[in-house]
Amino acid sequence: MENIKNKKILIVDDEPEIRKMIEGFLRKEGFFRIYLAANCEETLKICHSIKPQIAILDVMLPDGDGFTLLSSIRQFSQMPIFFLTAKGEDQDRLLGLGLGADDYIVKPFLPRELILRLTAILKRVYTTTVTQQLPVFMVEGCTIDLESAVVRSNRGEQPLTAKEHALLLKLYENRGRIVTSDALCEAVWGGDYYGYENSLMVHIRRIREKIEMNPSKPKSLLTVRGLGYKLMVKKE
Amino acid sequence: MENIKNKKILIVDDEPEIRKMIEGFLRKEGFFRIYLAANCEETLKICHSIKPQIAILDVMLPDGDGFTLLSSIRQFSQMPIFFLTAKGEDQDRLLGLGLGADDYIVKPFLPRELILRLTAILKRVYTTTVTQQLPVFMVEGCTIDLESAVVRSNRGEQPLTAKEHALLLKLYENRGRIVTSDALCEAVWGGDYYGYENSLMVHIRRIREKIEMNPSKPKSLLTVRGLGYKLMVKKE
DNA sequence: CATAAATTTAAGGTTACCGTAAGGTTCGCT
DNA sequence: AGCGAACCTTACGGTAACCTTAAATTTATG
Repeated sequence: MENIKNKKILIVDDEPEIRKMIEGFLRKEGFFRIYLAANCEETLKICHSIKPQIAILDVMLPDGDGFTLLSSIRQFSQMPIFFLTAKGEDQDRLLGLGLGADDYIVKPFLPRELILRLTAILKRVYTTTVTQQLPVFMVEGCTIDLESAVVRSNRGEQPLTAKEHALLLKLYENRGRIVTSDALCEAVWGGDYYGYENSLMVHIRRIREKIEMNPSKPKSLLTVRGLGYKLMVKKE
Repeated sequence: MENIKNKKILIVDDEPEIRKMIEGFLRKEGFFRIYLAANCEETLKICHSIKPQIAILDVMLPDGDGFTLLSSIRQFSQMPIFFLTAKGEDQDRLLGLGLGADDYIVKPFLPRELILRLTAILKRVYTTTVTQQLPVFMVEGCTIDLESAVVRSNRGEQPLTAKEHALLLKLYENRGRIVTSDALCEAVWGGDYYGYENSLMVHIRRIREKIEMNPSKPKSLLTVRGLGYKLMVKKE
């Protein structure tokens, strides 16, 4: 999943030489799941059955143009689309209407250029999506899952509200360290946090009721009188 | 978590297709907290309630233009703003006013371009880790951690109070040098510290009870009779 | 538009920290 | 040694900072 080289790539062009040429370059680069189509009909069929991770579309096709094809694809998929266009061909339209394209390149082009842009898209779309996650961590007696915004402990699973989530995130980013009340307010209410000090306390209390055995004798979310609060997490 | 992908993004455009399109691309990139608005009114409401970390504003809106909207937002927030503008539209004004927009792009545009610029802004603005950097250092026999306001030694961990914390910070900033009682009082009580000399002594005593083996024969926090106090730290 | 959930406001209670004071000790000078 | 000044040490009461609960208000949801 992490490796972009095993992503499925669909190449759509009505000229067999062009298809072959692009396929060749991609294989040389290490891509191996390559599918070919010569027209819109085939393209849609393949997109439905194979579900490639990216498609390279020629703008001119025997049974329709790339823009209409793109709209059709967009009906059921958000997959990235890369356009091939001939010089002087309706580039305004490509940009204006076809705002759903991720990138395009003008024929003739350098293979290197195509590869670079293609892998750039794949990297952006498929590596970051997987990596981006909110922290899931443990404190004394329970697990705090900010990804799904729940607290799991032996007495079951409890959901976190938006503010609780934001507070815990800020506290976790500074785990083990003191976070001033000001910093916490800022994290939740933004720049103008004057007057929210009491709200903060109530939210802290709510969090404690969810993560602490005894909310009045906290072991994980500690008060540091005069300075702020501190979240103690387990090892890691 | 310094992850840019979990920043909240607001998209403002009156054309639903454009909104959907941008949203689609952002989601593909891994952004997931995306909010939409079609006019100024909605925008202000969302900015107040959701507090997004960045907004993408179309310059032309049904109930006002982007510039006025920007000024309204600037009344209460310094969040970065990204403008979408149609070709030939008021670009002089956009540039001339200088008005606090972080960047803009001319429609039609490639999503790639938008994504790149947007992430550039987010990185620039939000990776500046405001992680407060307080000293953690060692003295004879224990570690003083001002980040979490605790003293660790072989007899366990002891918390520091607010005043103790402030005093130790001032002393550490002048480690190895004499700090006058006046300077210490100033650091803790601010401008008018007259009458707190005895309090200072008591606090010094309490610190010594936490960091010294024998508080009455201090080795780290030394008295310099007639001048003040001096904190001796281990090399570093 | 009604209902539930989340958030804020408000008010009374609790406690840990801080300042004061009072008596003791050490230092430095004559 | 004797004396005063500077500093130490201990304990206690007041109070600001924080807790806790419930009710009021806002926001989300069907």
